[in-house]
Amino acid sequence: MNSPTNIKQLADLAGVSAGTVSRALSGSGRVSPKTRERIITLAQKLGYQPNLLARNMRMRKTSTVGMLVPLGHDDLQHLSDPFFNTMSGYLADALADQGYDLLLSRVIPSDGRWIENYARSGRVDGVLIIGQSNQLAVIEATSLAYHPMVVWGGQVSGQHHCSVGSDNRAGGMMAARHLMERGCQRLAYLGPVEGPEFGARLDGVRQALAIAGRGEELQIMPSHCEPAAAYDDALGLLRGLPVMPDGIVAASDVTAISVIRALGTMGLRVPEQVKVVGYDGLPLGELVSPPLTTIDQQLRHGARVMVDLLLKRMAGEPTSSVLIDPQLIQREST
Amino acid sequence: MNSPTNIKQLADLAGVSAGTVSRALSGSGRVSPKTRERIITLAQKLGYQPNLLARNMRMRKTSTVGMLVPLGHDDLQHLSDPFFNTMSGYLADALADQGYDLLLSRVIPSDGRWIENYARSGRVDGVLIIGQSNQLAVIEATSLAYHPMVVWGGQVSGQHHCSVGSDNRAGGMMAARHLMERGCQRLAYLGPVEGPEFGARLDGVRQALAIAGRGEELQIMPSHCEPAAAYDDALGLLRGLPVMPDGIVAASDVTAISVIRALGTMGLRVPEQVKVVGYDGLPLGELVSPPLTTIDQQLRHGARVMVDLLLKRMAGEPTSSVLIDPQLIQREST
DNA sequence: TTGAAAGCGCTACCAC
DNA sequence: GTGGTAGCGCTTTCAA
Repeated sequence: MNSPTNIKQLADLAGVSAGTVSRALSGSGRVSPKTRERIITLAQKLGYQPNLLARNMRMRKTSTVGMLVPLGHDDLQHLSDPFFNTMSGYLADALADQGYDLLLSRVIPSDGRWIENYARSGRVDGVLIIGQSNQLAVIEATSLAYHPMVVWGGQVSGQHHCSVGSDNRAGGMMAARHLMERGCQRLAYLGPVEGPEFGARLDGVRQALAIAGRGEELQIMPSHCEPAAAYDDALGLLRGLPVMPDGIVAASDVTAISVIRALGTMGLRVPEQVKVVGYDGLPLGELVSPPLTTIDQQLRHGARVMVDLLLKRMAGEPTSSVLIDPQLIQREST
Repeated sequence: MNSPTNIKQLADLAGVSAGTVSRALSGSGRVSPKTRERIITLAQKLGYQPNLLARNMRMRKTSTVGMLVPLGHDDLQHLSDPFFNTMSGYLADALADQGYDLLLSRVIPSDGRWIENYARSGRVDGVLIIGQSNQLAVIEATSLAYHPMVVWGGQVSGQHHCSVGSDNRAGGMMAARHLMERGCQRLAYLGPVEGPEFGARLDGVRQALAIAGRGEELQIMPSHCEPAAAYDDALGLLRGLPVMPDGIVAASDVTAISVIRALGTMGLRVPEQVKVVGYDGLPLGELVSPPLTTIDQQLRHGARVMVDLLLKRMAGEPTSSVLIDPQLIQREST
């Protein structure tokens, strides 16, 4: 009993035309209840599965959204990074609730049209970009002509593209202020110092210190964001410091975890001797010991917002960018 | 300057036929070098992007693989679980290296045909199933008629479907043996006790103890595997124990982390008072403090194996299931 | 209410 | 080496 592979076969078996089967199965269009019933039953019995590619092509709609991660200069293993994983999980959940699938593609930023080429390939109804990396110019240019696109990342003034992200400057300030409130005297920042997101976090830290009249005292340890090398990086940076800080703002949760490990290696206890605050609010921050104090970007919520905005844009509605209020989650690393 | 939306438009602009453009762009078929060059240049200049849906439909090949997670009875948020995240990241990486994209779908196991319906929708060239959950019967039945499918999970004797997974029994034995070697006197197991994977791990633990002539002494704490409730679960289970173990085999890394936290809450130090070994070898196990001793399933390698096997099966070649040797990674929790 | 036919954009076959 | 044409499986007119 082989299943019919196309609608015509099923139609022949049912003694009707292909069009009638299509109308019966899709529920749209007028079909007599009797034939409809008969066709549906037959389809079920024979295990007929419509070819979705053909349907998608004809209807110009795929119920699929692509997620793209611009990888900038680093090498290409980032899809296993905890941040992207967490994000893709939340996005997949949020999309699934709306009847959409998530297509994970690794596209290498080549020319200035890589996003648009991908988006216009017909395989996806819209595109979610996670992180601007060094592709801000391409993203901005693309957004002028291609609308069903939402970007996770920082907001730059006057931008045309629709973005969702936390207020990185405010988050940086919260982190620094929290450490000062906890009595830290010598603050440090460890992480990337450039880019729309990390740069703003660092600015926030600086600003909080400046407001407190302690603008001079921040030690900055610039690092790349490669998870594999993060621990070694942190250890090297901390050892190279002239004076050991007692409060560290890490640029991300993954970084914070590496920092805590490096401090442990150096024989320093967290939070007693050094306090560390992370950034992101990844679930794994709750699992580690000590559980991580962090600036929560509310990624689960953020993912839902991204999906909502994207669906609106796919429907042709206008949207504004959304700035998510970061929230301090105090746990035991501070 | 609007990009041509189909091959015919581009062909008209180039003064050739659609077929010629197709041959020129795809590189297959004979085209004079001169016209080929001209067409490629023009396409690039105009930003022509072929419609991949149409191509896929015509060629009956999508260069996309679907990843399905049977969700069994639990609710539907599992795509954000660290294990699935890690796995999907590795799979996406391995697939990308072979020119494939990963389609993440949340399909709810309804009837016995949910896998086959998905697979035969034309959207994917093959299917990867992560975890058998309670869908072993459906998987096994599907594998009889649908071949491009590879499953991550335990191996059951006489199975027809192609699976990749670690030797869970051996892994369980390794964990127990390691704890005994480290001098533990009172062993316990915490985690799910049923299912093709967890059940085998527990069996392995039992067997190692039996071989050592200490078959009686294992305390078993059956728990579900919901990450959200894992910590509370662990705390409750540990508090309910008549006698505190000094060595715990956790069913997964996520569970192990919760166990360590719960022990901390109870004022017990790891590894001095209680040693804990996890299972999975997730990267996050290295990040936590203390870094986790674990039975490494070598997921990155496993993902590559799954992809290799799937590609073979997609090409019609026969494959055998693969049992991955688990490896003990000793870190600082034991 | 139903059937026939056109067409989505592409590739492959067969002529020339 | 190139053009015309058929056809992938579906939905959606337009007639009957």
